[in-house]
Amino acid sequence: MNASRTARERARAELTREIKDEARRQLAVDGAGRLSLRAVARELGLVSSALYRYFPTRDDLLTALIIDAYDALGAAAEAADAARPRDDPRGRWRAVAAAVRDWALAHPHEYALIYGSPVPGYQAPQDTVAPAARVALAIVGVVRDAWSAGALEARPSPALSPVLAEQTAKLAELIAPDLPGEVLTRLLIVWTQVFGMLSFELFGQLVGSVDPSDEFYAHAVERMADFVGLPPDGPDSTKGPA
Amino acid sequence: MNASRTARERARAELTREIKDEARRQLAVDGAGRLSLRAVARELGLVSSALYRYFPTRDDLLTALIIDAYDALGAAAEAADAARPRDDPRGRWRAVAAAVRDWALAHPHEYALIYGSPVPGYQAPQDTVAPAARVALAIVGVVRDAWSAGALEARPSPALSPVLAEQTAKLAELIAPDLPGEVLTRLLIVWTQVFGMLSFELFGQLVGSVDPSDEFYAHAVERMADFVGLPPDGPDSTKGPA
DNA sequence: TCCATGTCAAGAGCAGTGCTCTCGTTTTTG
DNA sequence: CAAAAACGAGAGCACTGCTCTTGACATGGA
Repeated sequence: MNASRTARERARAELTREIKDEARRQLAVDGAGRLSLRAVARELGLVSSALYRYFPTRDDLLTALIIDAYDALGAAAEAADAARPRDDPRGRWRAVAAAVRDWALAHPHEYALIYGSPVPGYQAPQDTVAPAARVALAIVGVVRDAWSAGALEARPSPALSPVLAEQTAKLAELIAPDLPGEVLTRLLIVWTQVFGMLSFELFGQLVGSVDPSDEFYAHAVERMADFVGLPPDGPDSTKGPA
Repeated sequence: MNASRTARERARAELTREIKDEARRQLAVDGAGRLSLRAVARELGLVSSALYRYFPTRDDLLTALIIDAYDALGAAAEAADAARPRDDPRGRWRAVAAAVRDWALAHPHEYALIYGSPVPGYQAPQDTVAPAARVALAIVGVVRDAWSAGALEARPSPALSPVLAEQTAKLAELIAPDLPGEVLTRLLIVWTQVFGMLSFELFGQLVGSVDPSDEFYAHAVERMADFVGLPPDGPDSTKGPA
């Protein structure tokens, strides 16, 4: 059914894709704030007003790019995860963390688009939440499998406050019914940690301290694995960095 | 010597301040991307070109706002720290962390200005690094004092890689000659963690999980204190949240 | 086959932006 | 007191997102 669309529909789909591609190209050069509909149209040999048939507003184009970015990052994380044996939690976690950073470094402006300050006057529509959750779910999946396999080491920590316990319980219901709130809380900490480091690195906050930050990131990733209780490498598993 | 300046100099200083104030006001409403020189001028009863005598470019105005924001945040952190007894490391850490979050929540757009994605086409000049370091130094100070007092609990962790060891050694030279690289690395992790959480909260990434995130933040702050080895509360010290 | 319908790109135009340059006026300085 | 420097006003340039209208074209039903 994809091939048998009317000529107009095919043309429309193709132009939509071309617009996004060109916009992404400009995004990579100038950043989101400088994305100009007119420039995109110019580059495509169109007149600016023509673009409005495809994206009714600049924000709609941005939204499309945001969704694509979330999807690309999520796909990268999932692929890295899937490439590792299911019963190697730390290896999977390491792979996902590395994939996320690699993607971020390769697409800094797209990263900034989704994890940086919200674009001025732009309100993220509901359509973005599902793709946004993909990366997070990949991370959760690793810990979830470890938990199910009984491979997650216990980490002593004080009880959660009632509010936090309820929040995490509600969250667990949605994404990981088997995980206890304590583990989920640690997971949230680790999750924010990863993107905290990446944002600092990409936004230049680390310049003058640990820059380049490959090793710092790798080190922190291991400490985070410890923190959530992922078992250390087995003696036979391929170790991480030298 | 401040009072005896020429009338022109006083007028200039005052107008410069007024421009920044008005810009900050607009920032709080619309965000950095929408900051308009013309609008600021309009509000001040000036013609737009007149502003260029005070800030040669829009980016220069932004830079001034950025420096002010860093300074305000740094001052808030320092004040919170100073209000606690020097020999209560965890209390100080808790106070600093809370002050940072309070400031961020009270000035979300200014926070986004300094910790969000860099403004399009904007390159942070060198003048910003000193004010930017203030918050970080406040955090470091807490741990440093604890270390000097022998109050920092040891945390077992694998040796740092050579590169990371060298990076942290160099960093220690600058800001905390007494701290070992292992501690400084943990500090860096904690530092990025704090702002990772705040960015996620402010940029709407936490919506649907732990939002509002007061309790999550407070909980994480304690876990981070544990992580760097800050001693737990004494029996007599005023405990944190209920 | 023909024709009404809906879709399309183009073009002009509006209000807004950052920024530059010039021109009188005012203040400071030598 | 005169030369010099600093100032605000105004016009203007190139750009932006966006709207509205116009004429050409493909599509599907009679």
